[in-house]
Amino acid sequence: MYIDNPTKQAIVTTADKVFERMQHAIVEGEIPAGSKISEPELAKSYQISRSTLREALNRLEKCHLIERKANIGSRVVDCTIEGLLELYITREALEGMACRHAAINMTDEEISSMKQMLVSHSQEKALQEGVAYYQEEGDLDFHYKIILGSHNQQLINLICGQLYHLVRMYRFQFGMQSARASRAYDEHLHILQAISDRDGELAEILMRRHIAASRKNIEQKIAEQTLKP
Amino acid sequence: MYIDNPTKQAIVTTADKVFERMQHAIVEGEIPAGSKISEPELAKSYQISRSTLREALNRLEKCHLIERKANIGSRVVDCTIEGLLELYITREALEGMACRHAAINMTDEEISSMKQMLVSHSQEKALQEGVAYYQEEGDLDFHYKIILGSHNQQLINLICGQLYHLVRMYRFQFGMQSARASRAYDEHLHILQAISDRDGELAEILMRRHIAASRKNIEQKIAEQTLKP
DNA sequence: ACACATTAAATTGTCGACACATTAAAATTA
DNA sequence: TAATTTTAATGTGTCGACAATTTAATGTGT
Repeated sequence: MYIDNPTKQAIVTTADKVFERMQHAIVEGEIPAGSKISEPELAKSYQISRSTLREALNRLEKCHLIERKANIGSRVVDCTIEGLLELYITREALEGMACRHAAINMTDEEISSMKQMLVSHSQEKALQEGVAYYQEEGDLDFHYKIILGSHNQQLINLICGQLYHLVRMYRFQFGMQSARASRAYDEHLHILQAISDRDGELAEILMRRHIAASRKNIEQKIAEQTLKP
Repeated sequence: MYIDNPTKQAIVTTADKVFERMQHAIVEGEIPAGSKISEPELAKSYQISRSTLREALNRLEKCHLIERKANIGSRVVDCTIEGLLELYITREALEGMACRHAAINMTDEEISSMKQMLVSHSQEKALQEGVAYYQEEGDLDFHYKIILGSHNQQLINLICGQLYHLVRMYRFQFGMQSARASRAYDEHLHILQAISDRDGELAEILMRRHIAASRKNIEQKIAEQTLKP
């Protein structure tokens, strides 16, 4: 099951389709990170004109999946540790604020819907192969709903429309499954409780801790891998 | 004197030039907020082909100055009070975090350079017509330098490369000069002191208060205007 | 006169070709 | 042989034209 981006607009034009295909291809590493993009080659590969391809490239640039330089060309972003940590810092700031406003702006229906979601997640998590599903889809699902719950269009566009494609890319490329799954689940529960209590200040603090803990967990794993590869 | 965006890349192609012209035209209201953009008309006006214009439109969309819908067209964003408040919320989150990391990552040279800048600002402010210059350029200059001082490329791109064009647009369209100028200057001093003390936590708190105060000031002015126009 | 269907005009999306810049290869010179 | 200049090739930027869609105008029926 694939979690759709809630900000995704309808796919009508062929440039839209190509954009989607390339987005998946880049996120999942089919088009390697850091590789240069040849417009004539890709256009032929997708059987479209260069104009249409360039339209798709522009949207990929919008969500920071490729970088373009004038008269030089496009290049898929490369996944560096520094970039990953910077992304987490940014998420901590934005999602923390989104969580604060979710506590203010979410409707009671939205909140109870999220509670149900967490319950079903916990069941699937207990029943099935443990951490995999929750870590991948469930976590993103939870964060998406919080961000949408802020009812702040600016935050929603920035995080869901731009940053989260990068987040998914890093997850794929670095393969982040960790022992933090069950702890992350507990943290989600506490965050939702703060929102349910309409305690925006606490909700922001907890969300920031949640993301910071995830970042520190990654930093630690990187450090371990660096010592004994 | 015009404060250049530090993230601005070299202007080489004609699409770059058109992008810059349109950016100014939109920010300063020459192309009215909320108006629809006719591609054939504008292309003829700038004496370029539609392809080149569309390239420029794509970049305008990247910094949230226009919105596009498939098969419908482009439209300049309109400046609403809700949009302005959302923008301030986002700035509070991002610049707060940037300020925290500026306290960690700025070099001693960068910090002393900023201190000098504030001194010269205070002199110009005392000498000249009071609040105008400082409110417009000096404030942006200060915030830019803090963001750059975070040394976080993700934050820098998001804030300077995208959000700040919108910030400038709102300043122009809503004409925000206020009695907060001298107080804002004092707040800048305190923020820089926290950075100089390498106190990231305090630096973030002060920056968030600084932006939140500005937001509340606007909310109050809006409320007054609504009561007795 | 109003609602709806049909046609016409205008606008956006896509295409292929050409102009220009960059990079790679070949040739010239020290 | 190594470095530098010339030349060829590849790739990006820009253009004008056609196809597909949306919007405006016209016409028809009740």
